[in-house]
Amino acid sequence: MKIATWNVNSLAVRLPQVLDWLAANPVDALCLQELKLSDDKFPLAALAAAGYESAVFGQKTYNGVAILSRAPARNIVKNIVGFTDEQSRVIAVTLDTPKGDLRLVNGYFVNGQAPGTDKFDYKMKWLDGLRNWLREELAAQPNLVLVGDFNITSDDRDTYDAEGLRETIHHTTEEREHLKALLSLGLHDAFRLFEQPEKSYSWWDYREFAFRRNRGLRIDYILVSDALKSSVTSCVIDKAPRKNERPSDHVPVWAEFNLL
DNA sequence: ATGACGGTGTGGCACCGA
Repeated sequence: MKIATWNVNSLAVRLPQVLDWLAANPVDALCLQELKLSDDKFPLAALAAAGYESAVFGQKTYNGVAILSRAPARNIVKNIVGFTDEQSRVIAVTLDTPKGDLRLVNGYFVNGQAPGTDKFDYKMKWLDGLRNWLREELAAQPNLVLVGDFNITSDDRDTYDAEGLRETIHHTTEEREHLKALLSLGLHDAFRLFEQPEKSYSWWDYREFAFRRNRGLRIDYILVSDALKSSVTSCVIDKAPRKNERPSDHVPVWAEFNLL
């Protein structure tokens, strides 16, 4: 079973690229972030024609998340239970596997702008809310995968300039402690379960030829629960779509699970 | 130091992202 995550930065613009990617990478589930469209604008039919059902939590202009799956998704939950949020940032579904149910949680984590701002405070509270909810989710369903655009570098390996960007947004100790607290619930960064190339990133700024110069960040993750850890057989960042015309600034990340 | 690029909206720029 393959699960992927991709911040598409406007599904309206990126739909052809998503369809192309799915044709080349027929994953079982694809989690999308930053749809930037309301539910009524979501391209359900085009994705159904490609063989995918969609669980959608959209929003006009900003945010918006969806989970595409080949098999039906059950128990769809939108946003963090127990945390009031006006923004559409989380969707969770349950999928069938040969080893039983798997809970798949897809998040577009808060950016946070800069430490000391209201947006940063919102990011910290949002992370608290997410962690408190996931503690319950993990207790109810030990087979859990949390994916998405985390907007946090987990350590210095995940950034092109650890020194220059120290304690700036996506690099602060406070954000990294929040990520560690999430992992302490019993989650593992699937990418780091395997040997990976140095300077592996999932996002590059559109400006200053950042992709060409590989000045990027790894902020898109697939976290797997204790119960699933030994089932993960690979985790890969697919840089190819960043070379497309009109690319997203993020690229897909996928993990394969042996659940037979 | 700033803004650089790209997306959206109801617009001629502002706001947001990371």
